[in-house]
Amino acid sequence: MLFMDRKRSDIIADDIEGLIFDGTFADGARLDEVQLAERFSVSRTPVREALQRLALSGLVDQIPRRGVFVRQPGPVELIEMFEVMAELEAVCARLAASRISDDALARLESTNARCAEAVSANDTDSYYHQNELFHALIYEQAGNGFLQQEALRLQRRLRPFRRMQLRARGRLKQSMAEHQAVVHALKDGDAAGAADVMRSHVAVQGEKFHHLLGLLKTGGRGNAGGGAPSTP
Amino acid sequence: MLFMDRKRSDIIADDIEGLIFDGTFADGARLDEVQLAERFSVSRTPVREALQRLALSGLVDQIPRRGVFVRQPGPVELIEMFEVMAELEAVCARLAASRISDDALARLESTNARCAEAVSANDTDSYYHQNELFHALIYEQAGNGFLQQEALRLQRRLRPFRRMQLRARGRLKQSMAEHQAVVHALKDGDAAGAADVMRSHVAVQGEKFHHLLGLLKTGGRGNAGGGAPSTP
DNA sequence: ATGAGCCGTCTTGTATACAGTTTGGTTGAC
DNA sequence: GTCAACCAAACTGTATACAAGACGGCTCAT
Repeated sequence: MLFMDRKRSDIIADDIEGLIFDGTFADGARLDEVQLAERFSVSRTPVREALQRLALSGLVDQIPRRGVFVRQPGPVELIEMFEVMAELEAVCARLAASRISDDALARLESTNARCAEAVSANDTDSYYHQNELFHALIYEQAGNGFLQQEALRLQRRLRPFRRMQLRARGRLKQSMAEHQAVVHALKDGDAAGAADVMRSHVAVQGEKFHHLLGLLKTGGRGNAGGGAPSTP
Repeated sequence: MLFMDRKRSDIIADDIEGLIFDGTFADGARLDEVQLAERFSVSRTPVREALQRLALSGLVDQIPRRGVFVRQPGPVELIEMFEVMAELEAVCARLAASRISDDALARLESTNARCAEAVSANDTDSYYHQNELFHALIYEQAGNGFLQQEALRLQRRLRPFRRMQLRARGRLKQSMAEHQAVVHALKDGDAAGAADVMRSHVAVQGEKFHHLLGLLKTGGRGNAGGGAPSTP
């Protein structure tokens, strides 16, 4: 039964993560070990290991002798996470301004071009992907592997919420413009400028998201996938 | 056999962490599950869970079907981690400049006073402790719980190396002066100033450490009590 | 003699069995 | 009727048993 390169528990951890993100397991839901074991046709052992992984990454709360519960970050924590993301990315941009290679600059621009295509086609999914690539490229060009890993970690953690927020009308074009401003600053080697532009570029996502949250609450709209409030 | 509030695996994880930090398990050493199980008089199960925790926190490398190995960060990675720490703390200081409470400022100064006492008594251990408190206070006053957690996490990770570096002659007094500069900037609400002072205060630790590493290598000194990385 | 292929052992990964705690229901007393 | 205490079922944490890779030594062929 064992024939793979990756451990069973790793796959299960990713799967459960997906189930949390797509809403199968709602906030506060209890994740029963035996149920999950049956669902994945394995014993409790790999499931337990997977749950511990998720607990350490902060996706679930593990209360001793009580079980593990889905723990979606509340509005306050989300704002906080976006603030940290903005600062991390600002640091990446600042460092990248002096360390980025010409080749990477070219890749940045080509990624941006694909972003523009996506905007024209109004293809949110493609834009979303290219956007992640754009940011990941800058993490890489910061020339600090540890910083890169941390940035990728947080980017991954915030992924579902960023996706939600990207649907705001008019946001795509604005985001594109900010990307280009970042590239310009990087080209000029303007460290402080790159940091500032990047910080506000990411921070605005958090604010937009905050706004969206407020609308959802007062408006009583259930699902985030549908409605797209207009820009303020 | 079950009578505690904390899980066996948590205690074991902390214990193993300690054994790594105090040099019992050197860099690259293999951590055998059964040996550890015997050492702690438990079965393999809690040991495995502990090892996975350590693997996720980056202290050990877990190679599938091969085992787990102590993974002390090399010089390059350490520099990178200190750079990130410096940036994180700079952000904390910048945010704290506008958010810090008068009460916290008072606590900061009293902590600093205790630092001064420790310097007078040349009590490195006490200084080390008060120093950590000083920084933790600023994380807290950044008013961002997530940022605070991340800063504490990295502070903890770098603890053994900071301790090593603190022994450099004359560093204590210099560090004290920098602390006071930070407090001044915070008092004035000078966000940019606080960030700059804090960044260089932490960054210089990394540089000092780098220097120390060089001495250790050329000097051929064996172990400094903090796990000396061997291969790059 | 040396190198490559095979087998045995050791170790990890998974399954199952067991122990102890928590929780919810039920029953009894006030 | 309500509240509390006790009992039982369920679930988590731990131990043990089993399966399947990986590594080392051995053998055999060139």
